[in-house]
Amino acid sequence: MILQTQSHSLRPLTTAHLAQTMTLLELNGEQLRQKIESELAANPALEQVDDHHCPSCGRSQSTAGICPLCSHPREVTPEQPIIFVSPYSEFVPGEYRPSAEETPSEEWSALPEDLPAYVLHQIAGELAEEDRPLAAHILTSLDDDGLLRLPISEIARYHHVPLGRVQRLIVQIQHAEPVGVGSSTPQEALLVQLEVLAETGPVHPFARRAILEGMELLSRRAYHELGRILGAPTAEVQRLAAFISENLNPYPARAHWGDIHAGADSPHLFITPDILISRLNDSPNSPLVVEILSPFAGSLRINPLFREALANAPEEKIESWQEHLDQATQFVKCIQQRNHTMVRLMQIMVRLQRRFILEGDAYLMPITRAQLAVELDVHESTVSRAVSGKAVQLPNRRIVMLDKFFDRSLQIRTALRDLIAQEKRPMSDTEIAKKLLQLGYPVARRTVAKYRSMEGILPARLRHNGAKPLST
DNA sequence: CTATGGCACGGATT
DNA sequence: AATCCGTGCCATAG
Repeated sequence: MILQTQSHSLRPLTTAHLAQTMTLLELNGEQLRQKIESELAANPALEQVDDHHCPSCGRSQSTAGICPLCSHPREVTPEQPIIFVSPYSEFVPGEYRPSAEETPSEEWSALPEDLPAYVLHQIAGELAEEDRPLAAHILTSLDDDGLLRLPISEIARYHHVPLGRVQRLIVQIQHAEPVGVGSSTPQEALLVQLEVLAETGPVHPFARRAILEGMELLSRRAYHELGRILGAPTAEVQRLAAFISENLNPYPARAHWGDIHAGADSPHLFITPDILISRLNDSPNSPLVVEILSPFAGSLRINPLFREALANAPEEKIESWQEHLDQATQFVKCIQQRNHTMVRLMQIMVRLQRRFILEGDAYLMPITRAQLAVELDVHESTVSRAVSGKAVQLPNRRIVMLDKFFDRSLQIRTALRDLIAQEKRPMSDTEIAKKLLQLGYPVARRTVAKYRSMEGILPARLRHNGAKPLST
């Protein structure tokens, strides 16, 4: 009867548990990894065990003891996502997999690292020894966007090597992840990406020509004019533009584009997703697979040997050992709690934002963290912590921050973008506001202006011919 | 006079 | 309690 006061929930969480779970939630993959490592090093009671791997798909069978991918699908309808926690090492960055065999998983666990090192690691294998300094030179000369602004000839001259060799090297670099790095212009980067993309799937038929001949029109969103040049209807050009902005990125170092002008991503750092959403077997109409990447292989548990040792421990050590044990138990629980929370979070997230995940920005539901909190029956701040600083890789391979799932204005902003893309002549903000209202988005004129600038769209007057360069 | 961007306020969100 | 976001008002540019 004394214990009653503690908690109304089923979970026997002490406040200490709670506090630690909170902190763990807040960490993203990389930070969590460090945390676990230090904990592992400091606490002999803690032990990391390798789990069995599923013979057919190779995934960890960690918590449930069954393979989520091989055993679940039979019982699962396409609407029901498969959600599980999966060890980090299975993650293939960007899934472009330039040369799949050559990427030892330990390399990636060091992420995020800076861009030059990141790229260098990838190409190191196929790099001739004497090309290394050359590559290093090129990579360190990249700007924030991942583009090489230095003339190639200069590099060649500096190292006294033929131009062709530098060019070959650059081609190599361009094909590393992020595809297109080391190009000298956004245009070139797009072309390389297109080429790579074409190897794995269909690309838009006009894409190449549009980039080649109509780059400038493309960046101005002058779709009509572009259509004339390409000999395609404007509607087709819009589809093309959508294709390009979905799949290609003129600034390879930026994780996603669309908010090119926001410059929100921390420069130089590479974002490794903490969550991976894909389709089973990559085929459409199959269930979504949501993997919560856990930064360590296998699972953590209390070292049984330590427990034994504690039983007949020397008198003076008992206390400190017991403390270790408690700490370890709690830590393990907290990790599990964290995973559990993440899984539940993603379940709801996928249910609510299914269309957004599959079909793009336009279908983002305006959800607030608070709403999610009541569904999950956790405190709002818990949700807040859980979503902050985490990145998700969507089925279309774009990486977005988890906060984006809560962006209340994204839906309207894409509507606005479409509207402007389709406009015959530049519309004033007031007109746009009116159109948006018709579409069911009541927004004030002033707000339209704000959204416009967020999207990097020029005011009506300047939209007609004055081109604004894509850069900042 | 119209279209925009800046500043600031109030309500919602975190 | 701190912050973010949509809006209204006003100054300014065209």
